[in-house]
Amino acid sequence: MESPFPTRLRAARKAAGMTQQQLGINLGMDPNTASARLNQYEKGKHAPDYQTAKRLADELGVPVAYLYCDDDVLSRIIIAVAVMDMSKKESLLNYILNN
Amino acid sequence: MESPFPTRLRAARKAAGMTQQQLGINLGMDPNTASARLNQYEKGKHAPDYQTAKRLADELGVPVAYLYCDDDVLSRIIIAVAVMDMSKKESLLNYILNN
DNA sequence: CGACTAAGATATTCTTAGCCA
DNA sequence: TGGCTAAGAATATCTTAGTCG
Repeated sequence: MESPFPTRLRAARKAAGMTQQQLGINLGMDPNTASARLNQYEKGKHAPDYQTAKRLADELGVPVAYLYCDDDVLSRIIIAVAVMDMSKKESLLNYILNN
Repeated sequence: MESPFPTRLRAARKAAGMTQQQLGINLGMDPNTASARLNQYEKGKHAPDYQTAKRLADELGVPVAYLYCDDDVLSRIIIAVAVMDMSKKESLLNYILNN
């Protein structure tokens, strides 16, 4: 029942090659508070509201649902689907439903 | 940037055929507060913490990531994947990565 | 009955001000 | 530099006590 958010956030930030502070600043956070806030999110001390989670996801290039995903296989599927355009996603959905 | 949580929660609750209060009680909430809390979540007045979201998802039979998903096609893929067993999920992931 | 809401009580996050490797 | 943290300030949710259709 532990939140997957801290781990997913860290994985996505590392993949994007940013520091905690840099990521926060890119979201428009005060440079003086960005470091503390991001660290609190990644260490699981605090959880951001949805709007902040969405902006984090956008900045990191992952779907916001990925950050909350507690299933590792599903999380990889979400990442793989993220790079598809709309019609490819719809084709995949039809493939799943018909097999 | 509006949270998808209220809409996804309502869709899943309706699909499960429960009232707001009933769902809250099933999670172990005080029957006196279950109605107000669930209504606040569905109307978007307040957002629950992750632990509560996870218990809601489990009770409703959807992946917790579904409740936070802002992409309609992806949300349907998440629901379709949810009914698969582990090996079928892994097969699907391989299919996606190799096509 | 089921959905919904205001407002105060309560619990959370955010900011400040740092330390540690 | 980058990661991290305690504690008070600020802001959020939860509970109470209802209304409305």
